[in-house]
Amino acid sequence: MKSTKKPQRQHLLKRLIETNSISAQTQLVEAMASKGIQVTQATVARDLAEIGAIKVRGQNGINVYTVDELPQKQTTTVQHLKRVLGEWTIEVKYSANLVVLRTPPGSAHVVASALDRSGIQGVLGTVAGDDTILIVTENNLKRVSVVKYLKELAGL
Amino acid sequence: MKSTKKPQRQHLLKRLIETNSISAQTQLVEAMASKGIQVTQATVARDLAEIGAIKVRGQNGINVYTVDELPQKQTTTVQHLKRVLGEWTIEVKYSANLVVLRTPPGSAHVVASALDRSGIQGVLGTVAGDDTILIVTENNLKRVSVVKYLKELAGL
DNA sequence: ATCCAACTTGCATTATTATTCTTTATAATG
DNA sequence: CATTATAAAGAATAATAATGCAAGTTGGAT
Repeated sequence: MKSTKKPQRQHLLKRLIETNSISAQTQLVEAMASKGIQVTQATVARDLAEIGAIKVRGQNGINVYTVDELPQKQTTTVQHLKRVLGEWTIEVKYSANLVVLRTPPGSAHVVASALDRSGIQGVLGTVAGDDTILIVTENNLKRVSVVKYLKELAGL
Repeated sequence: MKSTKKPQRQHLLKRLIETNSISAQTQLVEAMASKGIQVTQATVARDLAEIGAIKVRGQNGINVYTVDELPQKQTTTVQHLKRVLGEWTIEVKYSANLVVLRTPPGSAHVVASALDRSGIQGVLGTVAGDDTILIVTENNLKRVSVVKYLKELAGL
């Protein structure tokens, strides 16, 4: 069954989870059936993945689906990077296109991981020792902005 | 058994999901074991719930845990409300402490649901008909701000 | 000290979600 | 058309997560 139906179905799905508090895929199967669209849980699972829906924790302990097309991953990694840098950055120095970031002993890998995961523009890669991280930037110009960005996030 | 360990365990849990890409609770059980903290999947599940961790969809299709204490619910409902109002509000009128919002036939309940879920300050409650929503505000003063807010969101 | 109530946690089980495998339908191509 | 390729979706199943229950623990209050 090639579909003219799929887009409409996913649209309804979105509407359903936006306007109701849905906490299981079987609920969606039923809700959609009542709207005249009959599908199986398997299809709902795939649709939810495609529209990027996730389950969030409700205050009352029940979890509900939401669509939230926020650049979530992005936002959160930056938040995280800020926390990490703020907590563990001792100093930021540089030379040419290299940036050297110092941390407390043993913490370099944690910070480097956060840096890698945040994908900073202009950064080619990082190498972490025990208390030092070497950050390789594309060129001197990029290095300037990278250093500025790092210091800002670190609160230096 | 041991209760002095719980806070530390949850802290480690947080760190683990922040610095790695974890996609299943069993992974966490193993990771924690390698850090010297031995727990079962059941405990991890409960801890994740307590710290509010959720699973988000990675671009590559794999889902990873994240802690993100975003005012997510808040943000999204306002976003959603804006979308809904923008799409279905025909006009906003009022009288004393009552606001009357008109929508296309059959859409009133959708809009009312969005309104209810966004919990607007000063609104006591709503009643939805087929194409009309009656919004009861606390008093005339509140009504003024509610009307302004609604029109703004609706783009009127 | 003894008891009680509120917590924690593991185990076992259930509930929920993701995926594999297969079938069918639609489109594309010669 | 016939044929092949591709996308979709269901059924069954595997994988993952949540939970009921019972067994400790702890920190008071009596």
